[in-house]
Amino acid sequence: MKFDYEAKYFNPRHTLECGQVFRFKPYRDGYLVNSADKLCYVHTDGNKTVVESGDNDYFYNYFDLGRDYSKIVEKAKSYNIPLLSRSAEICKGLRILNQNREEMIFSFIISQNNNIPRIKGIIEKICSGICTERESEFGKYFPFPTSSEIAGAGAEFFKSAGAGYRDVFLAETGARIAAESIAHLDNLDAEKLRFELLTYKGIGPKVADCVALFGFNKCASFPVDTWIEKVYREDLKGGLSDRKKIAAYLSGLFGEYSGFIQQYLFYGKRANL
DNA sequence: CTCCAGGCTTTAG
DNA sequence: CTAAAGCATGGA
Repeated sequence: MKFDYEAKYFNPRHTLECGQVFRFKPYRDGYLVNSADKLCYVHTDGNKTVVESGDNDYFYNYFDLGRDYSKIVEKAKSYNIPLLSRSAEICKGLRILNQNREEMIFSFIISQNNNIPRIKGIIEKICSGICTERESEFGKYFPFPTSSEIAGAGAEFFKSAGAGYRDVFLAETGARIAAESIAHLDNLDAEKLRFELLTYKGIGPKVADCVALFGFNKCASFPVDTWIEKVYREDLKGGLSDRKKIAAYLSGLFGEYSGFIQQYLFYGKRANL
């Protein structure tokens, strides 16, 4: 089955290549995207972006298509920050995903002090090393392991997959989630969710903000990594050095639009727009 | 060789 | 409480 959406505000490349998701690959004139055990093919055809999958509802929500992004883009431009205005104009079709929450936790534990190509490679090895391959109308693919499968794999496996010192974080957090699930995180407000996420081994302030934003739809989160720190220093002429304080400053400045603006800036800085 | 990548945990002050 | 050391890996 398939559905489409106005391409102006749904750009697959900008949505996928902005570092919020790691399991996707170019396919034909678009991308194949994995989330948990699901797969879709997304591509732009004329003025429509088309999503083909076995589950329309899941991917409609995944791509956040119930939200009007035109106001968000205008709000971003209203700050008159050159990099932000340029990025927002180019990234009008960048959507903040609603990803699988467990997958978010494990993926962003791997992301710490790491680079995107390597993160993608490690996750790919973990999926192919643990899960059995599945068939789809677009070819074979591997689902993401369940927490039980993560827990059963052991730290040595993650080491061999290239996770480095993060191996024990994955094993320990996997065991904990397998034992108690993450259902208790479902309906918390942003502040309580952040507090709870920080109790997992391998999740610090930045990863918690990413999980909250890309997994729990907490759009007032402003994750600060090395790239955002560069934006803060170079484009906003900021003088703070503590990332916690920088994050507090930026989320205060951009309020409920923080998550979207953070992605425009992250993409724009990395792409040197 | 050093520096860096969507930083965190642990330890010291 | 804050500051800094240590951490696996691979590409530039």
